[in-house]
Amino acid sequence: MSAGEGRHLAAVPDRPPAAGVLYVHFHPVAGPALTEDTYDGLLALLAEVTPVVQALPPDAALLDVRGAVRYFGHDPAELAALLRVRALARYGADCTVGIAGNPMLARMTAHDGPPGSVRTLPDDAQAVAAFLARKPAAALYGVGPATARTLCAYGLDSVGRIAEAPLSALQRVLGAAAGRRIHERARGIDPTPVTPDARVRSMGSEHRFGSDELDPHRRRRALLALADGLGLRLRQSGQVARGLKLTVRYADGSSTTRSRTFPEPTAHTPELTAAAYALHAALGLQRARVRAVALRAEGLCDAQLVAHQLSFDPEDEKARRVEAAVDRARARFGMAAVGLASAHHVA
DNA sequence: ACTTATTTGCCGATTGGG
DNA sequence: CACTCCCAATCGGCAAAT
Repeated sequence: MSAGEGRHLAAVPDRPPAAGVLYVHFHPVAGPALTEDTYDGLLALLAEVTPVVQALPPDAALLDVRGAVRYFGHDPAELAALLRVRALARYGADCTVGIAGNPMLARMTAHDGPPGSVRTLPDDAQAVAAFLARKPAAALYGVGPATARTLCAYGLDSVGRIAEAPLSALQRVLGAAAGRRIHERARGIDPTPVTPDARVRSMGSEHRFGSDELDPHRRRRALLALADGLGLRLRQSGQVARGLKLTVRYADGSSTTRSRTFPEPTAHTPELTAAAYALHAALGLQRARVRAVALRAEGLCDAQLVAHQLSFDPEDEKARRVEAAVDRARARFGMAAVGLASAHHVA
């Protein structure tokens, strides 16, 4: 933080320690939703100020403007105001901005008051402590109902109390990793950097049955549709998955998950489907009232980064050409254009 | 051959935005 | 508007593998 104070830039006056992280949350000023195109435009707008923009789809972003501040000769609040004006003028989108010393505090600052304004939390220990002290435990980012309940059971109902609690106590209650993180966050410490091009680590989808499903065949049918959609999404984004996870949700609200790692990362529907079927079969559900099934592709990585293992099976080659053709047809004519073509290739 | 440290796989639990 | 349900995505922790 103290690196590069830029004292050679005499134009920069004395000011409080830089609070250089912006959390920006866009609201459509009219209309129900922010379109994807508008969001892309807004991200581009943010990128005019700094390249360090982390998209938080569908309607928010984090910026690190510590570099931009010196370059533009404006402080973060002035940059935020500038961004607000531009977003409104170009896209009719209002935004709420929180400015603080790290991503967590920037988020909390943005959520701390009414929408449509810019709020700054000085990057100063006193100010941060005062800001956090009286917040309820659940206000800490990463603390949800379950953790808050656990903490409250030990009398730790405010962030201030949590900050005073010894690390060892928090770790005993929440576990080593979670305890350490809460301990830091309650003190306003969040080492998370603003990461441009933050890649997604998994993608998945779920199929909920109209009524609790008892028929394994129908469940397999749903899995095929999910695997097919997942494969398409993977291929469209140029990614491959290292593994697949199946989640089955039951009528009573409970759920079971099973996962499997592929011999080789893949985005092909037949492999995904085969894995989904295998996971489903391995569960051996008897007379289970299944409310929903979900598939998740995990360990995503760039398709070009994985070494391709050549297939010597002409059937595979053919299936992949068909798959590519189906992808193109769907891209051109819509999902309904071609049915679940892969059904024929799965044992 | 054995011990230990680190990674990978697996699965349930949790978060937070809609 | 509060509330609940929904659901994609990630995390924590344990065990097996390296």
